[in-house]
Amino acid sequence: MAKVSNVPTIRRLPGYLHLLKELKEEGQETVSTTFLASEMQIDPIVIRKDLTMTGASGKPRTGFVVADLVEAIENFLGWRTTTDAFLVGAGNIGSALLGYSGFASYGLRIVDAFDASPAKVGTIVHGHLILPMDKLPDRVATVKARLGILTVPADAAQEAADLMVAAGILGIWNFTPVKIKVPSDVVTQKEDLASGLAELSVRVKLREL
Amino acid sequence: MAKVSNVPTIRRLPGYLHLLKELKEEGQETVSTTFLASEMQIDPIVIRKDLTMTGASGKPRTGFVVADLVEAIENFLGWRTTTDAFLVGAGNIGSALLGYSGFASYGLRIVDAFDASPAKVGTIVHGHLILPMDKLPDRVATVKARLGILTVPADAAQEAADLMVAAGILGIWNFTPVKIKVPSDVVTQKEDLASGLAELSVRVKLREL
DNA sequence: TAGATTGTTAATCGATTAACAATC
DNA sequence: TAGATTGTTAATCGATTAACAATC
Repeated sequence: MAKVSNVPTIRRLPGYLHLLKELKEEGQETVSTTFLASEMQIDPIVIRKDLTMTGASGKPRTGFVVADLVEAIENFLGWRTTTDAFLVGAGNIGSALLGYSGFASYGLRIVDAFDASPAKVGTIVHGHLILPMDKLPDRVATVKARLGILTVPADAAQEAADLMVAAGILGIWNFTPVKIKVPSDVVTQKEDLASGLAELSVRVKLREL
Repeated sequence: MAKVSNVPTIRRLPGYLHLLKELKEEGQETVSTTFLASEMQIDPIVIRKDLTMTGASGKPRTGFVVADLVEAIENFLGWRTTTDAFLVGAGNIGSALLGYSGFASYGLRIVDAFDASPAKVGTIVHGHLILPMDKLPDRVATVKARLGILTVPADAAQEAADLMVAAGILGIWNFTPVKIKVPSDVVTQKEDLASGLAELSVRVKLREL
């Protein structure tokens, strides 16, 4: 025990959450790690260890109460309270994220969207009015957004990140291929399509031999 | 040595590649792991180990030839030859991927796009004509696509994956929150936004304490 | 009670980090 | 030559897996 954090565990939690919500919807009241494991094709022992970290506890023989488990995981992730975010870069990926309705169930709300291109400023993308970059500092102060979503082209990444940091953002979700430089108290999370594709490429290649 | 694979290493390679291509464009001929490390904010020893896996070799004092290193990494990832893929689900994320021009440098070419919705079939998204699902088997046979990109809603994920598998796809890049079930010889790679956000959420929360 | 399941403690495995010899 | 850098071998660290006692 004692460990409060463990990256692989944290990354697996949303998968459990997704399945648990489905089960809940189907009216299932309790669930065992054995069952979850077979559904998710993971070792049950991994799930038990992972769930320990969320503070949830089950009963021998019957397992876990589905609703409790959902609550424990969401609490652990901080997804039961809404976190406001703003998005910078309304290109392909940025627009897709603006239109993604699933964020609500992760407690994430995109309150403002910005773009450097005058052609995009003033347009409405999935219900979000695109604002010019120079409005960013003002808006962050008013809105108190905690997270920034970075979806600009690679060559604009560092500059946009600097702007976010100056505005007082706590964490940056970075969708660019650039490793951005930020002060040590700002958290950055790189969402790397290229890494995923690299892994897939090599695994397919190995399978072919 | 003997190790030919190591997931964390594979996932770091595209980051090096991105930086190396920038350096190459700036006309830099050689580079040391010390320099790469300071740019990427990683320990140099990690980079040296990682590069060993690609088969690249450098010279003491001068380092690695940038162009050679780019080639070695691309070869290792299989990104020097074009891999054809088809995409299923032309919603928000699917459309964004269809419009993403960066795939070319990863050797990935999306040759066909499909959608179940009659409203979308026949429309053109970023230059791609959207085809109906029932055309999928024919097209795969003709086109010999090796990878499938899965960007349908969660409740359509398994069915679409089954269709891909039946068509003879080797690997599935899964952008849905569902853990899809496939035969053991088909590789699946889950690209999980929720996992990334979970990690970011917890890290920001910890930083606040 | 018998047996399925939880949850903890120990053993294994793999990746990272450290140390250092080899080389230009 | 001196010194920066490569690349290998060994030590550490952390996560996964195994074993098992506790419990309903």
